[in-house]
Amino acid sequence: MSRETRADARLRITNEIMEAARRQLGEVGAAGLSLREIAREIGMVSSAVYRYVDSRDDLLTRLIIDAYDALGDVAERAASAPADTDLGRWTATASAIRRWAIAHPHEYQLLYGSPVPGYAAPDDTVGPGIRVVVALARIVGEAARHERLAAPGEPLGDLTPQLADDLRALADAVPDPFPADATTVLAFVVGWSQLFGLLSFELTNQTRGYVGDDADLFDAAARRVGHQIGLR
Amino acid sequence: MSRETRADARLRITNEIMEAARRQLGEVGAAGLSLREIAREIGMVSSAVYRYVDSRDDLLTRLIIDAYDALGDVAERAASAPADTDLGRWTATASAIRRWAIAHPHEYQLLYGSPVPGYAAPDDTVGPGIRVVVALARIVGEAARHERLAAPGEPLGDLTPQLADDLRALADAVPDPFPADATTVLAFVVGWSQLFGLLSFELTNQTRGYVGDDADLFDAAARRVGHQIGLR
DNA sequence: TGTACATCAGTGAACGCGCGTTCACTGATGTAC
DNA sequence: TGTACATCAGTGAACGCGCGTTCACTGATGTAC
Repeated sequence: MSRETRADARLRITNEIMEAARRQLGEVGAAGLSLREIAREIGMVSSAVYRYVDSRDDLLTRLIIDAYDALGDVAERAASAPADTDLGRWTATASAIRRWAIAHPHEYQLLYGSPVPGYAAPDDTVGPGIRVVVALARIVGEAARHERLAAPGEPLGDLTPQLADDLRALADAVPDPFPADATTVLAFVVGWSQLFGLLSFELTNQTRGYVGDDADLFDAAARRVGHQIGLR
Repeated sequence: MSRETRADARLRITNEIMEAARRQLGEVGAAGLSLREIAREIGMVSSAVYRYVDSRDDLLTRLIIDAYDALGDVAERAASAPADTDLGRWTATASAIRRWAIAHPHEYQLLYGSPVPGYAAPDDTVGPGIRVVVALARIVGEAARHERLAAPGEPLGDLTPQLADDLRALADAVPDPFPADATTVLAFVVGWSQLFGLLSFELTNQTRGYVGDDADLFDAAARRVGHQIGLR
């Protein structure tokens, strides 16, 4: 059995550090993340961690990027899986996002919960951060390009002109821009935030006891949102 | 000028402590809240704070209760103000909630953001905590009792029986129970979480730069939610 | 294949910091007679 | 109104703790010739 090469060891131990960090995230939250505790968990002296990580902030940044990428993978994979209908594709993607969040609640909180005191996310996190919303937008865009997008049900008719302009600009800003009127984009933005809002509610137990099966509630909400965007 | 009585001084200093705590909440978040720093801010020695507060956890609990009560006041006042229509009452209440959240972002995060590591909210927080959702439910309930609630637009038709039961039970559980079918209650629960989700998005800047005026977006979303619940 | 040197991983001690909480104390404010 | 005592607010020192980060070091792994 050949001895482990240095590069391999470096990879392995970096992974151990990240795993210990994620474990700790689950126990004390991002604000309580401690390099010394991580070192202890993997049986190293605290200063040794600095061979693998520049600083505590650097570690946080890596955790965030990894989490965004994991969630982005999940969303993109679900969004490009075969589906009978656009609405089915949408709800499947939403469900996949939810499942990841439920399986990784603390990483989800790291991304979408309260900001960590004293930490400012660097720009490297932006790219991975938008993958999930881009994956959702792509579903709508594709439906729109194939002219399968239903007209918005109730326009409500009183978007301010400024807001309507902003929303149309938003639809053009994503990769695969989709031709849609402002009300549709509003439904998308609002629906997008709704799904994340519902998830946050579920994760922080705000609906505790009200509803037996949160997954059913979420799926029903996702279907409703997709329908209102015009997906069928 | 008569000298300050002991009870008055106690009130005044307790207020000073709470204000300093809220100020600190805004700077370092709940996780970074420090009794020693509070003592410093109000020019006391750290141990003196213990004359007014049992422990750090006790202080957190008070902050939470105060914040819930402040938000509850705002929501209840808005919900009982004169309004031309049910939908107008609903959007006004939602706007009032948003304004409070924007004015007190860190208290809002304390209530609806990630949990504070190592802190478990005691039961005293439950009562104040539900005031805001009860205020919203009351608007729907009153409309329903006066038979001004429109039938749900798109039933989507496939709620699981279990979920439908849960939702109907929920409608009966609030004070002023309202007679509504499961789809309406679903719209309420989902809409409620949507408003909070949108607020969380706005506060953590997830929509940064997409939309010029977040208030317009929020109001449009609130109107849409209210409409879908059946308010007119 | 063997040797000389450079690179790197991990050690252990130390720095300076801030934290929550306790405790015996002093001196001022309130209360009972 | 005055005195004796009880209550309370605030002090300052101390306890024990954990943290991020630096630094000179040892010994093992890799590389060039």
